Formats: sequence, structure tokens, C-alpha cells
Amino acid sequence: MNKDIFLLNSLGGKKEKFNPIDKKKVGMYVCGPTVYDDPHIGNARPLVVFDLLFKVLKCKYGNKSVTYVRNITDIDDKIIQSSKKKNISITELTTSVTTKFHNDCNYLNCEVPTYEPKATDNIELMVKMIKELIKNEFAYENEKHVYFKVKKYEDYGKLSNKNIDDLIAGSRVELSDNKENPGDFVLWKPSIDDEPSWDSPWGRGRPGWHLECSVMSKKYLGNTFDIHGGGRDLIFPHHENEIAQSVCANRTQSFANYWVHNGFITMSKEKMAKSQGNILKISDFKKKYNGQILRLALISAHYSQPLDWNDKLMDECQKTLNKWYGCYVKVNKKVLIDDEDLKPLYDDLNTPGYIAVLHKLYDKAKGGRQEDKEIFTTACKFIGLLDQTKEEWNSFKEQNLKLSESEILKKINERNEARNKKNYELADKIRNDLLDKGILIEDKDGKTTWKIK
RNA sequence: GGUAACGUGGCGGAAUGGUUACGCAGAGGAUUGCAAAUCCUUGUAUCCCGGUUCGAUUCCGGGCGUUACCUCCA
Repeated sequence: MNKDIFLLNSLGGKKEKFNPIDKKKVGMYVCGPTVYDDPHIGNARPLVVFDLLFKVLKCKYGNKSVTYVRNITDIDDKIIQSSKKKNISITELTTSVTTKFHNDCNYLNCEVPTYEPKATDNIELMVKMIKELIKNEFAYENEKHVYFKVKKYEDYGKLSNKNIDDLIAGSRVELSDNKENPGDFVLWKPSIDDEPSWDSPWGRGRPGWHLECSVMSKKYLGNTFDIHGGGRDLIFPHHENEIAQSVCANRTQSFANYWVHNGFITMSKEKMAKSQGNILKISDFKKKYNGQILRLALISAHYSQPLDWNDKLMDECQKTLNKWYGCYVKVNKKVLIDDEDLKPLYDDLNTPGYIAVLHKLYDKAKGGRQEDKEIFTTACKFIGLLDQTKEEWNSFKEQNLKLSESEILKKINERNEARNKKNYELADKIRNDLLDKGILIEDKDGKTTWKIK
């Protein structure tokens, strides 16, 4: 469609019209997981949010014109610690967490990104970038460590609205005698004992955090690209450091033109985070809830706002999808969604606004016209909802059923006999018993049907 | 301490310099033996104090409150 896309750019803090560098090569880089532990609901938010942005960009610029890169960080101190704690090898840990991560993405109905590079496959390029930084005098070696010289880069702190002196005054940065300045961050560090290591001009070691994103975005999207995404908590230091490294190594004016950051999932209004110990793993929901329910819940607030996670939210979303499946139809032809209906998504990914549109389309679809149902279903599918058939949706619910179908039908017969005898007390008891087991009875047009609550 | 974000009806949650968000819950009705589900109808809101303005919930300033980042974090 011809409408413009607007994005809230963290670099500057204003909503801006999105102008790609090249309409035929739109690039988006999103920080993926560090694979040291099972993904949780907080991790799920950027997965869904940027999956949606990917869809919106493709809608505007064409499927082949958008490149979505999401990294997998498979070397990091947390990984080393976690593998020691779990007493398994690094590879064993990273491959198993990566597999879980992919399963979770699939569960949430997220598309596979165009590229999903691993940090360990790109160490050479990281070494190369460090060499470049040293050559440009933005980095220095000391005791087998290489550090980035924060004071040398004058725009340091621009993204996060910080100035270096304040940071140091806060004295919460890691102090080290090796550093010229406490704010400097590590680009390369030596590995000890059996820690994973690679050869480098500074001895066997491994890269610092931040570096993989600078290197892999460059590899797939170039020195300067359109959109960089991630969680709010990555703004500092991670994204600030990425910018510093990339701009100073590549000698460019800018790194990513638009920075998009999602807000946090909270539990009782407090940030859900591993360090807080209040996380809910994505996999914990798989048995009880269809992934679409989580997906809807995750986009029920605007991506930039905090979203409080609780059972009521899940119940509401489940209810909504149950209702919406009432108007689901199989769509075999291409159905166009009205520009006006897509508008909220183009306007900084306003998902609550789009959900309101879906409710409106549902109201129209329930009038019964096939065409309206096709439009409604297509509009839902655009954001990855109602992507399963009605049968799949229902059969998911049946997998947790405690009664067999024949048992249910038997109970229904018993109840109908009681009703014929006007023994309503017994009839109601049977109905309530079934309801306790999650079976909902509906008497309609003289027939009794059942479904899962 | 420094830097930000947020404060909308019972709850969740958009938008907006003057006009209906939307959903859930509630109320009334249709239907039903009673329900459920579904359908129809419907009430309720912009933290406080100033300023700009014909007019502010929206812009500006101050206050109060909540949260986050400044250390690993999506």
C-alpha cells in the first residue's frame, strides 16, 4: 500500500516517517538470544513485535525487498557459567537452548528471519573489526585485553542520553587496572583453562559482548542500515557500544538509522527478568495454551509500553480467539485488506488499534456473508492469528481433555433423559460436573452439543 | 544522585487542541426448563496545580505517584 510507515525512533525519541536507504533492500537487525537458558515470556515480546514489523515492511516494500537478521549469541560469559553450573559442555548447552528457542518461535508462529547468524561462526570478522578499531586508534591493547576507548568517540551516549562523566561518577562500571578509563568496554579478553578460545593477535581469547552484533549486521546489511531492534534494556550499554564500535571501525556517520525498542513484560508491575527471578518460560505454556493466545496477549498493548502478564490477560485473549474462530473460514484466494484497516499497523505498529479493527471486521463477518468472513480471516492471518484451521484450534484443546468423547456423549444422553423426565436437578448436576472437567454443554435447536471451555 | 518512560472509565488498553476507540467485566433484553454460547441495547474516564488558547485529557512549566536504565537482562 502507498501509506507511509512511522516508527518511534529511540535515537531522538520521536516518531518519524520511515525512509529506507534503498526501497529494494530494506534491512532490519534485531538482537536475538544469548543461548544460555530457556527463553521466557519477556524474550517472547521482541520475537513477536519484530516479526510483525517484518510483515509490515514486506507488505509495503515487497517480500523480496526486506532482509531480517536476528543473531544467536553462542559465546558469552553467561554461557560459560551456565554450562559449568549445569555440568554440560558449551556446545551441548548452546545447541539445546537454540533448539528450544526455535521451538518457541514456532509455537508463537513467528516467521524464520532471512538470516540467523551465530557469533561463533563470525569470530574472524570480529578480530578484523578489532584490528580496524586499533588502527583507527579507538581501541587499545593491555595485558591481552583489548578495550574500546570511550572518550575518543564524541557521540558516545547519544542513543541513551548519557554522558560519560556521569557514568563514571555512578561508579557502577567495572573497574579494572587494565583500562585507561573506567567507562571503556572490552572488545577482546583472554580465555583461561578450558574456556572457549580463538587465536588472535592478542593471544587466545574470546570477543566481548556487543561485538557480534556490529560484525554480523555489517556482514548482512552493510555499514549503515535501516532498522535496529531489541528490548529497552539493551539501549545501554549494548546498543550504545554497538554504535561506537561500528561507526568507529567502519568510519561512517551512522550505524542504524531507526532504533526500535520494545517495553518490558512485567509481573505485578515489576520487570520480568532472569535476575529478578520472576520469569515464566515460554515452554511452560505449551501444554495449556495455544501459541496464538500468547501471541495475541503479547500484542494487546503497544510494543513500547510495559505489559503486565497475568492469568486474566490470558483468559481474555483465549475468549477472544474462541469467539473469532466462530467466523473463521478457509481462504484459498488472495483477499486484500483495506488500506484504512491496515493503517494502525503502519503507524508505529499500533497493535491495539489493529485489534480494534479486527473486532470491527468480526462484527461484520458474523452477519454471515462469506466475503466478509474471508476478509476477517485474512486480516487476522496478516498478524499471525487464526493461522491454524478451526479443527487444529479445537484439537489443541482436546489434547488436555480428561474425558473421552464416548464418555462425554454418554453423560449428555443421561442428562437429556433426565431433562425429558423433567428431572432438572439431575440434569443440571451432570452439566455442572462436565463443566468442572472443562466440557461446556450447549442446548441449541433441540440438539445438545459440547465443546471445550 | 544522573537519565528516561508512564499516570485515561471497575479492569485492560488506543487515540486526540473541540466530535464513538476497542476488549473484558457490569446492567437490560432476545433465546433457554434453567443455563451456556451467541445476538441486540447500554452506563461509567482522561493524577494535581499553574500557563498558552476561543477551547487541553492532548502543548508548556511545576508537583505528586509508578516503573525502568545507569551492573547481567528482551
